[in-house]
Amino acid sequence: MATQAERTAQTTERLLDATIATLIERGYAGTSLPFVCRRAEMSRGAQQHHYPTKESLVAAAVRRLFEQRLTEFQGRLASTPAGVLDLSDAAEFMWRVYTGNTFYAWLELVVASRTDPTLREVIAPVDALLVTRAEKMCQRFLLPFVTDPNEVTATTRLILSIFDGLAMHRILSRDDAEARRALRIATRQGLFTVKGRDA
Amino acid sequence: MATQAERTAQTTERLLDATIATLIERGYAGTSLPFVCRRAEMSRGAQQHHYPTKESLVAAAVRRLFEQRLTEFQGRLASTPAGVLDLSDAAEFMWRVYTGNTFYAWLELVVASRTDPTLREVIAPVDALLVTRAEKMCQRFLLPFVTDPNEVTATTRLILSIFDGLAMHRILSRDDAEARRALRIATRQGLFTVKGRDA
DNA sequence: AAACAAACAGTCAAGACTGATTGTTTTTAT
DNA sequence: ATAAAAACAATCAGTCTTGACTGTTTGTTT
Repeated sequence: MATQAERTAQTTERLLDATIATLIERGYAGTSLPFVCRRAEMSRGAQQHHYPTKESLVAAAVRRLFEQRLTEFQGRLASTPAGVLDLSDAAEFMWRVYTGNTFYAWLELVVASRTDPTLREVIAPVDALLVTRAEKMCQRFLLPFVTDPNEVTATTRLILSIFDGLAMHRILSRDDAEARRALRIATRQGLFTVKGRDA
Repeated sequence: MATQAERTAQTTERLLDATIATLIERGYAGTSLPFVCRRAEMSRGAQQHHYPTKESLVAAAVRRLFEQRLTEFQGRLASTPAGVLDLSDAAEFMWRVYTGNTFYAWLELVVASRTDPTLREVIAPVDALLVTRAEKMCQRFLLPFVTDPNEVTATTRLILSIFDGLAMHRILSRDDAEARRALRIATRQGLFTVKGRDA
């Protein structure tokens, strides 16, 4: 019926989605191959065929997750003209992205990569790419008047760190109102703007 | 020779230190009981006697780690008179704390607790206590003129999130200079101060 | 010093995971 | 139509972990 290319695409997609879902639900350590295969309703052999080792499966999942996160980040900002951006609105949008699940899947990978060199080699360059894209967005919307590249990079890192940190805290304290208050303080203090512009 | 209380104290200390060291070196998933025992140069039986289950060992390690982190946080600020605090100095101190190992041990526990309810029950209250202490310090040094408790809480969370986030990024990109630039931007933007005070 | 309790040592059984192997079905190319 | 290749299925061997169990040493109490 289906061509082989289609079958492959469908199977690998199911497999990668199951991997990411498991990452979210059970964490990196809990993401075992038998469990992922059960979730994807697929035999171990099928998985073995497409991804011979766990490492190769995870590597592919990292790339897929990267695309998902990037899409989420760009979801709202892509259609916004450069320079015209309501700040608290943007913060609200970003917060919604960060309270989604892809952040936690990414977090699992990053934290696991700290003590797993091979995973680190896979995720580090992809993360760097994600940060670069974030920088470009920041440059376009938040920091159009800043010319020093170092400044842009550092400010982007600060902004990402705030969201990462707040989302991390959300693991233990699910108080969204407080996180929003923290974000309001950050925007009010003009953190997301530099020299000559304000919220 | 040694009294039993001393023996117990020494053994549990060795065990908990080995647990924390393993947490740092191999992550939560890699912290197996045989490995911890080898590291502590101790038999499985000894560990079994003092901490019958893995959960009980980890719970004790959490409490010990809490004390270590709290000590680090207070290390410099305790001797500083309230109100007189050089801001970039304080940020530098905090950054040194966060680039230490206890943060990463804590990170492992927090991230693992996301998908491990029993661990979460152990670490959530301890983390809440840590945040409360941080709030008190912030109130004393950074926000003495702020009266709204919500404001203090939210600002503290923002500050902690920045350090948490920056330290997390450090896992993949070890560029300390950039992190320091980000911190400088945060302080320069008056993020760590509220109304009426500046850096 | 004798009896008791705590601390410590070593081993085992059940279960889980990864990578490998062998066999079966489905698609493709000649 | 048929051989080759890709996709899929099922099972196995080896290693690891946790909790449990039995025995030994060390400290305490009376």
